[in-house]
This record gives sequence, structure tokens and C-alpha cells, in this order.
Amino acid sequence: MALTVASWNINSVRARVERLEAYLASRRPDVLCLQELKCTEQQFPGDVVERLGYQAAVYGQKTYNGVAILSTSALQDVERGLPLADDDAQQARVLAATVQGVRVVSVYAPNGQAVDSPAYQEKLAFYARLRRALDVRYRGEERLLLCGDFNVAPEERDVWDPQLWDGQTLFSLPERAALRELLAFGLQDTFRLHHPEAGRYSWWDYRMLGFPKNHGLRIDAVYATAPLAARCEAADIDREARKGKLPSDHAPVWARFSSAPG
DNA sequence: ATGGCAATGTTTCATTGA
Repeated sequence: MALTVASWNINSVRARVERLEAYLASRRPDVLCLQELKCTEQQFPGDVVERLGYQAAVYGQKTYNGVAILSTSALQDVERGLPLADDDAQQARVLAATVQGVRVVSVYAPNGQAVDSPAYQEKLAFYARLRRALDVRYRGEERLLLCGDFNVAPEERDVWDPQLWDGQTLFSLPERAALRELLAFGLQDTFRLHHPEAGRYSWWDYRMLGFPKNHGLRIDAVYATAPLAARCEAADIDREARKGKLPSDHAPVWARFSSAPG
């Protein structure tokens, strides 16, 4: 039995319940990590996902942020936030749970606003805390997935106009270095295991015909430790979900893993 | 076709996102 894990910044789960239902019903991922719920746990449409055969772990807050993990099988050892990080107490950005022996983390990294803003420094600090949390909690030999909106395009091929984006938030060198430092824990980009090409994005600006012109960035990912990367049969971006009326500005990303003995 | 910002709440504008 293969395991398909998807991740989607849904940009308000209440505003897009119908799209969530359609995605779960048509794609049927075993696991779906969500970001930017923009609601509290009480406001999360738990009955809707339950009807579709999913159980949900939800870490929400009013108006901003909010992450969840949906799964067709049992969610175990749910952990909210980062260990030993009081700074994150006010922001629901990280949620972990174990599914079929795989530790799954749903991550919503800070946007960072402008490079000269305090929010940008907080973004870098978030990355440093996340890396430390991995060091505290996990080992690179474990089956671990970091799924989410990382708000950093790793390389030029992940950006529609690298010259325009040069030095801008989401593509500036310090945050790309922070992402590299996170991945140096022992994580691989599942999309790049199967797709070396440029021009494949997970986010498009609502403004200026971003999507029709394919003016996007690849800032959402499923990052996997070596034992899972070795079992990654396929990975892609569900660009279809960005089409039509009232889409999220992000498309879901996913990776499929063959069942590994041991 | 895939379409010209969108969601939230502080609500008729401000804030945030990326």
C-alpha cells in the first residue's frame, strides 16, 4: 500500500470548504496537510472532512495562520507548535502527527513581509527554531516529512522572473540560506526528485494575471528524510486546483511513497 | 481557457499575505 501525502495552503478553510471537499473526494490523498486555516479549532469544518472519511488534527487561531493534518488512518502523538519555543505560543504554524509510522509535520513559515522589516527577522528566527526543533525531536534516519508553505523559493528555477525577484522577500539570499540550513538536517525536496524543470510553481499572485501568465513561485513543498525519499515514486503540483472561481492562491503539492519494509 | 486581489474583522477601511 502506497502512501500519498499532500499539502495545501488553502487561504481560509471556511471560505473554501467546497474546494476542500472536491479535492479530498477527487484526489483522495491518504494525508493532507493544510495551512492558513484562518480559523479556530471550533470553527474548523470537522464534520465535512469526517463525512469524507478523514480524521483531523487541528491547531488553529483567530484570523491568521492555523495548520491541520487530515488523514484516512489514525493520527497519533499529535504535537502542537515547536518544543521549547515560547515565541511561537501566539502563532499556530507547526503541527505534527504520526500516520502509519511516518512522522508528518504541517508547516506554515512566516511570510516575512519586506526584507527590512521586523517580520523578516522573525522569519529567519522561525527557521532557526524549526531546525533546532528537528535536532531535538528527530533523527535523519527516521521517516519524517515536512509538508507546507515554506514561503521561500529555493532556487532560480523555482521563480518566474529571478531577476525581478532578486533580493525580494521569498527569494532573498538569507532566507534561502535559512531554508538550506533546515534541509541540511537531512531532508530532500520530493518534487525535485522527479521534476528538474523550471517553470513549475505552487503559488501565483492574485493580481496582474499571475496565474494565467504563470507568474509564480514554488514555495510549497513536501520535504522527506532519506528513508522516505528513497521510496518516493512520484511527486507533483495539483495546478488544476488553482483554476476556476475563488481559488486559493496556492496549489496543493503532493508526494507518493511506496510501502517500505521496516 | 486558467482571467485582471482576497479574507478577515478592526467592517464601508485597515491589515496581512507573498
